[in-house]
Amino acid sequence: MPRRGPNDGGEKRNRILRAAIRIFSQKGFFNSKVSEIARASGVADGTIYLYFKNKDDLLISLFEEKMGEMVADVRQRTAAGENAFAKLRIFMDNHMGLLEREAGLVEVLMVELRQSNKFLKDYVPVKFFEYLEVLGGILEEGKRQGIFRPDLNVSVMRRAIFGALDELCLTYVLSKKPKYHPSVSSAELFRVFAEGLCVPRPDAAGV
Amino acid sequence: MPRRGPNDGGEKRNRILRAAIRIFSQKGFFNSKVSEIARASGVADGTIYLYFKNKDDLLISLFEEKMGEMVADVRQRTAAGENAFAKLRIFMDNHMGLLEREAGLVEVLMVELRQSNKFLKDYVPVKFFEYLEVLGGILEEGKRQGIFRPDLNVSVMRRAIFGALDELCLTYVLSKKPKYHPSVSSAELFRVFAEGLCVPRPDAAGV
DNA sequence: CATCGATGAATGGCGATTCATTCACGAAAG
DNA sequence: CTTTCGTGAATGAATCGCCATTCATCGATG
Repeated sequence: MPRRGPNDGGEKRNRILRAAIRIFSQKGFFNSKVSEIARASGVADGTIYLYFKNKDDLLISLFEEKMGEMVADVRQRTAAGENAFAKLRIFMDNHMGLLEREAGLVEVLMVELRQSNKFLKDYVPVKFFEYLEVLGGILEEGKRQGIFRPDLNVSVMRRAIFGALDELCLTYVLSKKPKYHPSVSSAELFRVFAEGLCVPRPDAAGV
Repeated sequence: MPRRGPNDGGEKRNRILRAAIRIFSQKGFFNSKVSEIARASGVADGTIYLYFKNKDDLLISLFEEKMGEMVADVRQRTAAGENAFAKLRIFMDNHMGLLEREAGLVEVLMVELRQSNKFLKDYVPVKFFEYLEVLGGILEEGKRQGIFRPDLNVSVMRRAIFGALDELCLTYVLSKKPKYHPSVSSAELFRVFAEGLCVPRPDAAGV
């Protein structure tokens, strides 16, 4: 095993994070042993504690860093959309698309994040809120542009849309034999949401 | 402490289940100790094992029994709706209404159920699927009645609607100071979904 | 040789589960 | 009516395995 010098430029830390995603996504946080993650990332048990304070900290770091990347990514992608309508579509496609690019990550973020609020007494999922805000921003923009109903309750609907996407992702993640491609779900969801979200004028329904 | 004869008619078992809901909802399944549940239900640690095989079995029993009640209840309530449109509204209102009637239960079912699929290797949440099927049935009915788009993808949209409701519930459960009443969310969600779900004819938008 | 990342065996505590014992009650006997 | 058993629910202290975390030690590097 070659030695790459002190601190590796974070490469070892990343190996650990990647392994943690794999293990956590397979068995859940509480059923994952630190020693398994160590084995999976090819380091010693103790090494993990050189990079992370403890097991909780490993999970939280994973949340913040990976969610941070997701937020930066989705911001960039949605910015390319012509208007709020197109941006919403991009947002949805991107979210469902994560399933193919990072199935394990989606699973960890969505399943474990949900209860982390409770069991990590004072952890606030900052990056997750940012993700929601991206979605909320699109809705707000749509209202300003006259594309979405002016009386839309953004704080309710951004949650609702996220929840729908999240549940669809979960369905894929938990079923071994998916019926269709994630993009089918995303397209269907967009169609239904959009035609409800739009100001009800016959011409506003086109993509 | 008076003795009520053997087997109580299940009253002790119910005390345990109720306490488990309280404890699980507060701290999550993995952070809850069996001894806490025992204390909270006023029985000895060992007594729990007279009624349940083990800690996992306690959670699963809780799922199946309480979800079973929810399913029976929502079936009955939605049956009263004039048509699929009204039934969907009832379904949504009922779901959000659970927050007031059984906040703890909602929290356990929704947060823990999500990961139970993974960590309980062979548990299939039968009753949960039934709940989804009630929703799916409403959508199907709506298609037949010509109220919902004939090309609606029911298996996608029933998940999406459930996910939206679930996420909205979660928001309430996790925030100490909710901005508005659950019924506000339910009304908003219904409005947005319905006007997208309906066959796009100007007259179909009324409740 | 001093430094420091890495190691992995050992530790310590926690908590699910067990089981020997207690207790309350009804039945049977006197 | 009182006493004596037998039964099975209930108890809770003790057990036992597990696993996060530590730390004495190693060896590469400069």
